[in-house]
Amino acid sequence: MKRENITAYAILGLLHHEPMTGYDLKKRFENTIGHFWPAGFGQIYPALGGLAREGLIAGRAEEGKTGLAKTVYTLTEAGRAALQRWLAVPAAKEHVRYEILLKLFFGALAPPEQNVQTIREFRRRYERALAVLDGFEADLRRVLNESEDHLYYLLTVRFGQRVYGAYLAWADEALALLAGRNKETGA
Amino acid sequence: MKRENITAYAILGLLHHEPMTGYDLKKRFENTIGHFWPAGFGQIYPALGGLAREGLIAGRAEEGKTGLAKTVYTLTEAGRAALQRWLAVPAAKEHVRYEILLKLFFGALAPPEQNVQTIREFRRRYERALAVLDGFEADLRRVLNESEDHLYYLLTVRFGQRVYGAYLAWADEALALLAGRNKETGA
DNA sequence: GCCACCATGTAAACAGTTACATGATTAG
DNA sequence: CTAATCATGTAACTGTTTACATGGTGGC
Repeated sequence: MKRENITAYAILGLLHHEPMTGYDLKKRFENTIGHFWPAGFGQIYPALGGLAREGLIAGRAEEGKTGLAKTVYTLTEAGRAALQRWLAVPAAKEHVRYEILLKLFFGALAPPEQNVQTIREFRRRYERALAVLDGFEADLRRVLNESEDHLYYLLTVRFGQRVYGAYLAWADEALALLAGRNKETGA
Repeated sequence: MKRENITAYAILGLLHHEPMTGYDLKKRFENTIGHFWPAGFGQIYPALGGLAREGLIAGRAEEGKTGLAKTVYTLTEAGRAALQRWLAVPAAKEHVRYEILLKLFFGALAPPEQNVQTIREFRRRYERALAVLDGFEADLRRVLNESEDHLYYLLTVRFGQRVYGAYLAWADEALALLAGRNKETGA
C-alpha cells in the first residue's frame, strides 16, 4: 500500500485558491491548515519541485520586493484534477501522538507534584490556543456569506475549538482527581 | 537538539510494570498506550535491541509455549533511572495530524454529499472507539483502589473519552451546518 | 487442511524535523 | 546597527510504516 504525499495535496489545495511562492505557502500553512497539518520549508520546497516535475503546478520567475528573484507557482489543470481525485478518496485514520499521556500513564513513578505541573502547563497552552481559534471563528462568521470556502474553514475551526475545549475540561477533571487522591493519602 | 526515542521510553515504562517479550509488548501497546502512542513490531524489536545494548534492559532466553524460543526482557536499575529522568523532562508539544480536516478545508471543491459522507463515517468510527473507552473506564473504576497506577490509567482514558466526545459533538454540528447550507441553496 | 495465534526479526521506503547556507530589504 | 521579513534551497538525521521472511502450536 503506497502512501501518497498528503502534504503535496495540501499544497495543491492552497494553490487552487491563488498562485503563491514557497515562502507564501509556509505562512499560509502557519495560520490556516498548519493547525492540523503542519509543514516546514524542508517539506514545502522539495514538494514544489516534485509537483512541478509532474506537471501538477507550474512555476514562473517573478520579481519580488525590489528586484529579488522569486518563483510563483500556479495550479495546472492536471493539478486541479489530481486534487479533486484525492478529495474523493476517504481520509486515512487520524494520527495523534500525546507524549503527555505517555508520561501521565507512568505517573505513579513520578512525584505527584510533577504530574500536576505537567497538566497545568498543558492547560495554559491550550487556553491560549483556544483564544486564537475564537478569534478566527469571529472573523469567519463575519464573512460567512462571502464565499462557500468560509463555511468549510469554519468547520475546521469549530473542530479545534471543540477539541481544545475538551483538553481544558479534562485538565480540570484530572487536577481535581489528583488533588482528591493527595488529600486522601495526606490525611 | 537531539531527539530521544520516545517509543523506547514507552517500552521502559511498560517493562517497569512487568518483564515481557517483544510480542507481549506489542499487545500491551495495542490495548493501552497504543491509543495515544502506537508502535509496531518494526519499532519494538529494534528498540529492544538498542535498549539491551545500552544496558537499560536485560533479555533472557526462555521457553514459550511448548519449547518455542522467546526472549523475556526485564528493566535494569539503569533503565529504571533513565525512565525516571525522562519522566521529569516536560513533554514536547502534542502532534496531531487530521487528514479529514485537510479534505474538509477544501470541501467547497467537492460535491456536498461527499463531505457529509466523510463526516458521517468519522462519527461512526469514534462512536465505536468511545464505547471501548467507556468499557475501560468502568473496569478501572472498579479496581481504582487496588493500585496507584489505576488512577493514572484512568486519567488517560478520561482524556480519550473527552476528546472523542468532542469529535462526536463536532460531527453533529458540522452535519447541521452543512444541511443548513444545502437547504438555503436548494430553496 | 487451514486459520489464528505465538514469536522474532530485517529491509526498504517514506515522512518529517532540524540545521546549514546564502543574501537582500526595510523598519526601528 | 540590528532584527525582522522576504526568499530559496540542501543535507543529515530520526522516526515510522509497510512489506518481507520464517516457523511452530492449537483448535476447528
